[in-house]
Amino acid sequence: EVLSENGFSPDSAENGEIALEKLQDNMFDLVLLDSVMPGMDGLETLPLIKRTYPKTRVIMLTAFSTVNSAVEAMRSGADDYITKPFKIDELLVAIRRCLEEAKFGVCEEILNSDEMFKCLANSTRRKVLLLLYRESKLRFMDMTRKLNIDDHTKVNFHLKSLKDAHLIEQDRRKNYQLSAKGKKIVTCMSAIASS
Amino acid sequence: EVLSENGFSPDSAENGEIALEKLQDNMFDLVLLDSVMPGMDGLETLPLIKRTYPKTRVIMLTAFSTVNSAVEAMRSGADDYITKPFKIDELLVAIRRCLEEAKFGVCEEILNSDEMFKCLANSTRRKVLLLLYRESKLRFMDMTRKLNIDDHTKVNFHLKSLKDAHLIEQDRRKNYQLSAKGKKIVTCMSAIASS
DNA sequence: TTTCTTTGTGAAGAAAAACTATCAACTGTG
DNA sequence: CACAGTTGATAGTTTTTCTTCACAAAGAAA
Repeated sequence: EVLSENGFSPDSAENGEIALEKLQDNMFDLVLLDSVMPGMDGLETLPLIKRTYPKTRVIMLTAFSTVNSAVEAMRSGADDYITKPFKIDELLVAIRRCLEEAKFGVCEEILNSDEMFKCLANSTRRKVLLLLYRESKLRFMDMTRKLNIDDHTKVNFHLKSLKDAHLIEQDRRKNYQLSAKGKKIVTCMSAIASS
Repeated sequence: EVLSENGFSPDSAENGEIALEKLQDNMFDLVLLDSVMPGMDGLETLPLIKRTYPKTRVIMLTAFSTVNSAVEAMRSGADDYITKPFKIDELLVAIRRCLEEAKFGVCEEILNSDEMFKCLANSTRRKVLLLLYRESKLRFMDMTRKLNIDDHTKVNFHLKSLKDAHLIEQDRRKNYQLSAKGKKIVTCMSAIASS
């Protein structure tokens, strides 16, 4: 209730398993993780979250301040922790600081991912991404035909560019397909375009 | 329940007002809109949804097939409608078709928004976007200083490029600020970078 | 009021980078 | 072997970016 009133869009989960499911479906900026939960508890869940979603921020909520659990939490990658009972304001401050730090980290990333943005600047390459999004796997010559480009070496040029930017990858049979990053890009491009 | 089992992540709202609130908070690809609801009903809600979120697809669910309401719904911009009672499969087919059409439309957009992607290809310009995201408003020379660029005409060059792509705009006092599109881009860039 | 400084904008040519076209070669498969 | 599929290297063309110059408008200083 407090979080909603303060401009956040929170969701809740009864235990670690449910939290991980929700993380899979939606994208969250921050996880408030209680160390005591029915089922999978916080200290178990933390490393699982951080392994799969390393960029998601996690604040641990520990019931009583035992040095042990705090140390363990930070070692497993918690970005901050708060001991219960806590004041609402403490929580809000911690959340805001945590998100602020994350935003800063993201800025770095955006400025440094030059290769990727250069790659997206070309419409042929964007078309390749969309094609691979729909067809998931394509061989070299099939791709050139679908793109309606008669000069296959030109296609090769762009594919190499996409490969260098790690947006696509090849399996042993030389099939081209989207990388994890590539898939995310297509989704984001869709979001941008459908403004 | 059926939707969840079929790979969707649905949410529900008891009436039109609540639906509009939820649309404001999260991004939905599709709305299943019942024409009969307590409070604001479907036919009232439809034009409101379409006016604010023109790209969001809407399928109307009408209790009995009156020609009138069907016609009215389609005219207000419903993308499809289904008459109750309906078979689960009918609904799933309609949903899938609707999303498929939307995806196709988005592809067009992505391929045509060349200017925007070209604009994002330059790291100076991305830095401008991030700067404006944080500071919200900046004058020309303040910007050049924050960017640590001594040649102000160079900054001007990039600002013009951003203006042409409608990612930034100026108010009467010549303050530069992010446009609505620009704001969305920054959010999407963050999502991409934090992979 | 004039002069000077800072701010803000545009445009043309030079430099750098990206893209295309052409040639050449290697790898599988029937 | 023949032949389509696949990749790389290079030189020429186009586009983007940078540099330089030019200029107008607003505000401060003389």
